[in-house]
Amino acid sequence: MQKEYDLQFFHTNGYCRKKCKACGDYFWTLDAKTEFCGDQPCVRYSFIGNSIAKKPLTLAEVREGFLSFFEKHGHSRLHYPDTGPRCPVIARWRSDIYLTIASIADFQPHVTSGVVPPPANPLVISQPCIRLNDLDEVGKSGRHLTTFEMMGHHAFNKNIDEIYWKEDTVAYCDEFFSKKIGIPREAISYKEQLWIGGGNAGPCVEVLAGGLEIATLVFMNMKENEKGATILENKHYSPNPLNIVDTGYGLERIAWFTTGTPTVYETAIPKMLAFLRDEIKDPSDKGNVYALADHTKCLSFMLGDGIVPSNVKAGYLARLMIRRSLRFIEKLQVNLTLRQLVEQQLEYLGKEFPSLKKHRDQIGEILDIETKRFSDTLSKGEGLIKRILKDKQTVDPAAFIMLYDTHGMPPDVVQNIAQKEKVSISIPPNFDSMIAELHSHEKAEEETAAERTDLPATHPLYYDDHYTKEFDATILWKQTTPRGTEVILDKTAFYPEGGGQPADKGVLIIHGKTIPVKHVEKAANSIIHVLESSAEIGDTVHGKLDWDHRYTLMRHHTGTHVVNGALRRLFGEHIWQAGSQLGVTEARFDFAHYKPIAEDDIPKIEKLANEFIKQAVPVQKKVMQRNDAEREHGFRLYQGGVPPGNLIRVLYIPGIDVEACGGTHLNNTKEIEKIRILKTERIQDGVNRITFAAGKMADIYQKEENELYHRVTGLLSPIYTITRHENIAEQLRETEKIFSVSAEQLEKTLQRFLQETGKIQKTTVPTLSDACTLLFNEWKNTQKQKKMVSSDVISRLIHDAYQIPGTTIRIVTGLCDTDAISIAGAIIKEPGYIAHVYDGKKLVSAASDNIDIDLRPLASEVGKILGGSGGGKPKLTQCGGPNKEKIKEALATVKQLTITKIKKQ
RNA sequence: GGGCCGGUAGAUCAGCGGAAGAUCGCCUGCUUUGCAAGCAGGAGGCCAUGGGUUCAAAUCCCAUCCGGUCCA
Repeated sequence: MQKEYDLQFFHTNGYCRKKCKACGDYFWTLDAKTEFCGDQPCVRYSFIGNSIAKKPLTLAEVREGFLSFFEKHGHSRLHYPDTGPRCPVIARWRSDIYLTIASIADFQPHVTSGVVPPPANPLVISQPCIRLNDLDEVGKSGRHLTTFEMMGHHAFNKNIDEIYWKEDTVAYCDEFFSKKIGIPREAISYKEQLWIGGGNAGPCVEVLAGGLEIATLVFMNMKENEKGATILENKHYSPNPLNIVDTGYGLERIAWFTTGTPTVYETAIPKMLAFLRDEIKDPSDKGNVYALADHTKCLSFMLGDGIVPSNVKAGYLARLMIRRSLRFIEKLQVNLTLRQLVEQQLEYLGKEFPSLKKHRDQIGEILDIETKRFSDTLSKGEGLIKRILKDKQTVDPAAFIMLYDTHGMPPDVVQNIAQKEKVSISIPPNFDSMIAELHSHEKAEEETAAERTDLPATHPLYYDDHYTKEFDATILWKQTTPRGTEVILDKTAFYPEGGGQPADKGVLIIHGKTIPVKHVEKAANSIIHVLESSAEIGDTVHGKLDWDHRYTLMRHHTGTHVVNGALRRLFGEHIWQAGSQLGVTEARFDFAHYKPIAEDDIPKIEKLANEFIKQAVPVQKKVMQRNDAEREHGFRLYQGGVPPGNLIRVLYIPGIDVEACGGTHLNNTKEIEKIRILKTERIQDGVNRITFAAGKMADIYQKEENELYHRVTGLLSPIYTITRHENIAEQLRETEKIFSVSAEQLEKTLQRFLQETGKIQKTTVPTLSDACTLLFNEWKNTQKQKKMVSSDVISRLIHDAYQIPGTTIRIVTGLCDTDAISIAGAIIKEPGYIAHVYDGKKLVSAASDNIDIDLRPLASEVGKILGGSGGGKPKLTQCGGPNKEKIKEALATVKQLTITKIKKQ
């Protein structure tokens, strides 16, 4: 390995290679006397309060200094539509990580693997990154930040020095630090290291000054490969197709080195710290102030780049940061809301990151919602803890786990609340491992079957022209499976199932015989058709799509993009596809949004979507180079997922939506005809689903809705005359809400309510929901009356009572038509009664308080007569059964049994 | 995506197979006119929805809907 670092640069400039006395690693230095590598913990920080840099620099000065320095040396800056010279902090272009953690992350995996050419070569960038690995150290250590900028100049070499490699990289570094930043050469040492990460590896040089690692120069030339000859940390590596110069210059650290402030925070977030200092009662609690200033910056980037808080994925990380921030606010007793703090932070960041500020309103609303939500969670938890304490006088480890895992109460919060209740409890020392244990039993992901690569390729005609309805082709391959005969054609217009779009239907005509196509699916570059009957290799076929089926799907698919566009226009740029499923009758679109869709938003969305349809916007379908597509349209392209390869299909509906999409689409939005929203629901925290129908399917739904409305109003017509028949969809929705049922159950429920409600006066009302509100109230009255004890019945029953000779006990037996428990209950309020009352459903037996009797044996006995059983409490039993006609016999028996029992006593 | 928890009075919750309860709030009296006052009385429940088990379900089982929360 030694030769990897044996650079001409070091020799010509008089560096010597030394071995660190502390860690044993090798490093290059101009200082002949030094014995240590210059890294922590081998040496201490020497620049704090004592910087040897030429002059203190701000973040902006260092950033622009870096970018312009490398621009002068032939590097290009990048530009994206939304975020300008950087990528978002949420890694939209890849699915293996949520947050952008390094500047090279911008180019993984497509560019680093050689599939996609670099957007520029060489290039320079200052990429805001978020790392939450050392969250607990932020504020405390003095050097950890959640949000930082990694500046990098990158060169992607197909041959070892096509652009440049190690010598130039180190020379650039030397020149940048010594000339541009003004750090004396003698103060900088270069440490030999090996870099491994994210499936790649290579030699690297750490650039150290004053005990601080100010840059890392990585020469990425290996990739993980089972068959590779190089073994590093028990993994095999082989040469990477590219030799990549991957440098990381820590913007905040470099600036810090020049300022020499006590911690990195004074340099990285100076304005926010000054602002907070004025708002805080006790500014001596520095660690928490640092952390709060850091976290609000992190949130500005997270939310400003469009992350929606949620319980999943990146949204979860955003919520984590929000809740941590809220707790710092509470600890520090800041009199401002998190919204106000982040808005302040946005002010400071706005000049250098204008895109963040554009989302100010949504960010504010998100933070208000999340603040409210967290305080709700906490106050709920507080009640829970108080109850636990009342019950057990302590919080045991199991309760700690339950409070955190199920109710989101962190252990120190639990402890604080207990403290307020004057109970001192200790957090279980193994709390974290207990939580980890709890989640260690999760299922491993199922492995997907390996794709076959030995099949002949199919040319997809549906991409040549999305409107191809018929075609001629030849069978290249076949196999027979339980599903049917599977064939692969040389070309096809049948769209295979994928990307939320179902497979096409239709027929293949072979030698005059029409064979239905049951299913179509993709396998690598081949398209497999599953046929109902057999066919032979070499047969020529004439394919015919079920065009009605396909055209409906196209309407729904293009419609989905239009709905997406409408949502974004109405709610903001954070609207992001979270899933989509097309059907023949309807389509579903899931999207990230921080609150549920309000009832009165539905007509707005529908109206705007239909507006887009009326505008007759042409739909552009283009195959583009990935870099061109990203440069032109930004990362919004990847809403439906990130397609592989350099060439991607871009579906662009100007002014409405743009996405990388492999589906089949209409040529113009007007072909959708109309969109009708059927339903909105919240499928997950932070994710909403909208279900809609397009074209004639929308008409069918409208017709069904009308029919349902008329059936429902018909049911009510004997009682309620409805005068205004407008907003039918809305009226039905409201009605569903009144009875808390879904549309399918509406009729059945209404019938039940009508039947259970007593006589109602004929009334004329404006709308269906008015009628249902009235009906519901009438129903409630009836229910109440049923419960009310009829004094007539009771006096009649008491009048017929039978007094057991020789006692003061009177037995009441009889029938009633309201709730027997209430009747019996009323009778036994007076002392000396035993009542047996049947209300058509159950036979209730009850005895007055002053009578000593256990009625339960009687209940089970008598229940048997009715074909069932019975039981209850000693002085209140119920029994019953299917043989209702035997009630007279049962009453007679129970009377006799009671008499016998009393006499025995 | 996976796990856990919950849906009962306006609010917070108890009940977890045998008459739907507490506390706060609300209303009406009285007592006091001392700051979260006292006493007496009262109103207010499709016990989320649908199905099943049972003589009997708020309670047990299944599904659906809604909410909370943890993890990756």
